[in-house]
Amino acid sequence: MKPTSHGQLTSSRLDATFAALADPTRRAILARLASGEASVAELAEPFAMSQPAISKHLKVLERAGLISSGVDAQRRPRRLEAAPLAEANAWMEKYRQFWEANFERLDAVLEELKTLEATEPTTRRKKK
Amino acid sequence: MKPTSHGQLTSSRLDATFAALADPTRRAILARLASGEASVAELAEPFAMSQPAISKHLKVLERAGLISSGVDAQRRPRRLEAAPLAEANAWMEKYRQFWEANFERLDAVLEELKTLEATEPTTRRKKK
DNA sequence: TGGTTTCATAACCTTATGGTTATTTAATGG
DNA sequence: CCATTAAATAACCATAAGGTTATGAAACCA
Repeated sequence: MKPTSHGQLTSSRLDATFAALADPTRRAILARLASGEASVAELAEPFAMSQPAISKHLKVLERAGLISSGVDAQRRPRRLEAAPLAEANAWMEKYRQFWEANFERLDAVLEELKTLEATEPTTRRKKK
Repeated sequence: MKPTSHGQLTSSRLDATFAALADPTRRAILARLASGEASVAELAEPFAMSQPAISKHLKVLERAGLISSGVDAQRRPRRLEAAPLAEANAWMEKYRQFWEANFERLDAVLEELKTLEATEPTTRRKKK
């Protein structure tokens, strides 16, 4: 794919963060790291997946800045670096009103359904 | 890719949401829709991209539940359905302490740098 | 009716993603 | 030194993702 092209200049961090979070294995790895640093083998243990596959996932997380790597003998313990989540969270905050509104609207709809019957008999709106 | 396999049963919604958010074009589309519903042509206008490409992005957003489609003559106006962001936000909340802690730690580090010099002379930790 | 507008779909291409096995590198401990 | 352990890297494969152009379908309007 061509490099972004259309503008949206500084989005690559968010791209990487959201993309990293889009995989359940990687989210599980982050969950594990939330309870303390762990070696690659330890991180791989719960998964029916080869060690190199886990290493790839770790690389994705690392490139997104969500984890970092230490050195302990042959081990390369990973630890959580949740800072990029702050940016992702900031992005989501802009939409908070919408999903909160949606829940309110759902409540309203449920309330409406108790009291009122069919109002618009298959209204076919024309033009705008 | 095999179907998840390892567990994490109900993650596909989150997968779809985060994956949808991982593209700057799609985030820009959501931003546009935050100021009201819009036709496909209107959504496509800011981008140096063909209309089918935009339609594909819309399909991704739709499958993630982030937008929905209406009918108005030939137009198929899309509107924002931010509800899936609630789930994503809930997921991130679990890590809030970590990225907030990171900022606090950064503050602490900056504070430390003002007062103290080299403490650990190239400490090479052995074993655990 | 028939042309125009609006969008979706199909077919195709290229690159990215997620996995595999096999091999290499690095550091430890005897 | 050498065998072992831990993880990275390479090479490969199948499928998904993001784009293109060309075509089709549905609803309007003159």
